[in-house]
Amino acid sequence: METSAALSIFRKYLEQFVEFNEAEWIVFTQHLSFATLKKKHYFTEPGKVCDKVGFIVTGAVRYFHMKDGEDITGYFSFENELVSSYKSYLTGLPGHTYVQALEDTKLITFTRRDMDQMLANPMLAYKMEHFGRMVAEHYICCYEDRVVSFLTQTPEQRYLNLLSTGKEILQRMPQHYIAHFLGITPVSLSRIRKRVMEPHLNPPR
Amino acid sequence: METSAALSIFRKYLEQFVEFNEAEWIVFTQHLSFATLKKKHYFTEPGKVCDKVGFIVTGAVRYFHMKDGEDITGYFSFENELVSSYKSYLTGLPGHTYVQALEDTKLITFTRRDMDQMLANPMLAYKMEHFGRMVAEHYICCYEDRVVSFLTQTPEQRYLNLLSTGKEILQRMPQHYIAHFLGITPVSLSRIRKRVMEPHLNPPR
DNA sequence: ATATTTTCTTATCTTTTGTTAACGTTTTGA
DNA sequence: TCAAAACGTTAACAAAAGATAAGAAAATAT
Repeated sequence: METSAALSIFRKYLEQFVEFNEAEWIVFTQHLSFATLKKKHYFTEPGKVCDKVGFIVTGAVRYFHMKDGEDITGYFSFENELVSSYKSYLTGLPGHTYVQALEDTKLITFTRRDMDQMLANPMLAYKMEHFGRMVAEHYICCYEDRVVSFLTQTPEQRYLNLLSTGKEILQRMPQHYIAHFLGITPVSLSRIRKRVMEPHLNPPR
Repeated sequence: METSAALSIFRKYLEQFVEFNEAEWIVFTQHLSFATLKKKHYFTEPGKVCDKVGFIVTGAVRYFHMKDGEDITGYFSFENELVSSYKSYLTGLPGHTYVQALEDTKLITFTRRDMDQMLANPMLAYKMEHFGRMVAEHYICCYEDRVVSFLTQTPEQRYLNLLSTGKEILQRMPQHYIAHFLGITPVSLSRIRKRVMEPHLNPPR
């Protein structure tokens, strides 16, 4: 895909947060870069400051943490979504999260430095503040749902919920990633799937 | 406490996000209200749109959900913190969360309508966009930590972590609220506390 | 094409958590 | 002040999840 098509997809995506006029768009795009991340390569790693945000044109990434030598997948991003180690990006401090390409992934990126320049540019400052606010508010809503699901739902309920809403994750991700995303082990998810798929075998109450 | 002292505390609090000059502060404060929430009364309830944000001058609140007739406490806010049912406030849709005063609580509040007016007021718009962005980014960082704790830590580890960082919650909240906040039952937390307090009784490995 | 790795399931055993109930204590409210 | 409600612990049992290992199937890489 050539860059102009990717840019117009990005512009369309951004419209849910902010609309740029032509002059603004020209300046904004001057701060963008194109990047390719080969499968299994890292967008960011623990100990490094994640100084950029990416928009996934094609491909997919997963977020994970290392715990006792095991990697725990926490989230995924797909085409037409943003990717970053948000806390690290926002605070400027080293992160704790791996963000890894699951396939060859094409990205449009901007750095924190670019964003700060735009925020300091009178022509763009107001729109970038608005953009940042809208994106952050969007993620707050996502996070709120996710935290509530951990507090109020069992792993089985979270899996059933994913069945009804998480088509893309279910279709494209190996099951052990999904298990950790749900907060359980792969073995446990396998058992839950068995329970759920064969409810007629369960004892009546 | 008289209102002017409360206002200057609020102003001090806000400085971590945005600094107002005198003219701006005067206009901003014209959009603020003072409210008292008696113990056990609700700041917001499920089914209602939470159309306001509060700043807790004195008191404390808890956030909870009803699940199968039981209430599940998910979070707390104390003096010098904001309170809202954020997703509802941000989307304008009815929420699913109870926010209840745990003590008589004094608040400074502004409504979504006030915020929208300020965002539409050229004198304040830029600062309010910035304010909104900074607050939202702050909460994203909090949420990210919380989600990661559910993915990578056992309930016992989350409790130990709370022991080292959550003085205020531990001192002021009944234990069964803390249990649900950690994602477990009160009985389970009681057992964890016993394990943790008597490690010498555990079998050596 | 085939050897290797990854993925998923299943089994076994252990640990933890949930559920329910009982009991004593503390707090609350009328 | 006193009855009622709320709170924390413990016990007993059931259910679920974690840990480990083994084996088969699928995907991947060379």
